[in-house]
Amino acid sequence: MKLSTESRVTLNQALSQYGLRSTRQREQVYSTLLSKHDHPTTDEIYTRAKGDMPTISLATVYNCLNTLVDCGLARQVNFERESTRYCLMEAKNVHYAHFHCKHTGKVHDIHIPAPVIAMLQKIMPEGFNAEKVELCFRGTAPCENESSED
Amino acid sequence: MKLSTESRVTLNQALSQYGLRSTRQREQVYSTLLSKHDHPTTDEIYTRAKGDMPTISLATVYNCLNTLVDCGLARQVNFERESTRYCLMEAKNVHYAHFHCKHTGKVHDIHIPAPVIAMLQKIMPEGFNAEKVELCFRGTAPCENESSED
DNA sequence: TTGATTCTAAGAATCATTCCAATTACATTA
DNA sequence: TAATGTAATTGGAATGATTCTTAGAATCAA
Repeated sequence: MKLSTESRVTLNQALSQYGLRSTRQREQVYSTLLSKHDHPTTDEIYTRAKGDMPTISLATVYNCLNTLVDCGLARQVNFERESTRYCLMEAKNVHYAHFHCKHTGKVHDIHIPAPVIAMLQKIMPEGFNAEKVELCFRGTAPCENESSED
Repeated sequence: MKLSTESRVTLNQALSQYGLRSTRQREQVYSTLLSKHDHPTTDEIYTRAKGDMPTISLATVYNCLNTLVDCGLARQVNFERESTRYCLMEAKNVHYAHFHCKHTGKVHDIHIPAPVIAMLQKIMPEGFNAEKVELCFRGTAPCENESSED
């Protein structure tokens, strides 16, 4: 799949904003992402990209995806992969979001008021039946003085 | 740490609902989770649990945690660990939640209306500065006929 | 107590991802 | 255009979290 001139310009601009070069491989991965608007895994992207560029390596696909995320053209459907964390199940009708502090790595509970929950339930289109909801934020938490959770 | 009688009853009831037994190891892991309300990783739980029960194995901690999640006493802070998926970054001020269908494994985009985003921003306590938000649902999507995304 | 079943322990296996060292490609200056 | 320095790519090894496997231990029902 060839990248349109327009998309190439978008890619070039985004990359050069961060002092990065546009390369054949980065164009390929970006083009792969553009060509089908689904939510492929790295391995799927690798397989698709190899159709056009048989020599591309998996490590490069990982690198290119990270680069695209860094320069704001793509995003990860799940936040970074790290060890799964556990907590006790909250009481019925009580909901917490989780806030991951990027500085400390700690996880904080954020209470979600009932009206927000109600609103979230309403955004689901017909036919979608959600059994679990996960809301999480990533950013900076208040400076560490008190003993907060991890 | 000893499990209170009350907590032991809670555990027993939850387990027996699913035809599962209460064992020393399951009590230990549950007790570990109860003793400190943070968001420990499996490995942290393993380390803490070993303080009381030096012979418990990591595999058992994994098993017990899965069991506790299955019977509704605990939950994972992040949904199941699987390959990271990628998509193109949406336009500014346009937000999508992701819906994971537990039958097909496919991921669907759910548009989040602006008022909901505004509401979500307001639930953050003073001092928390969220840079990214991830909202995801898990459940069943409408039956597969049309070509939906993955 | 017996027999059947469930659970645990320990280590091997798996899988996604990152790291590393050796090329290769690129942009710039001479 | 050639030389040079930097950035990017490769391919394989390494890592880390999690699951699998198998044998043995514990528990339950009769």
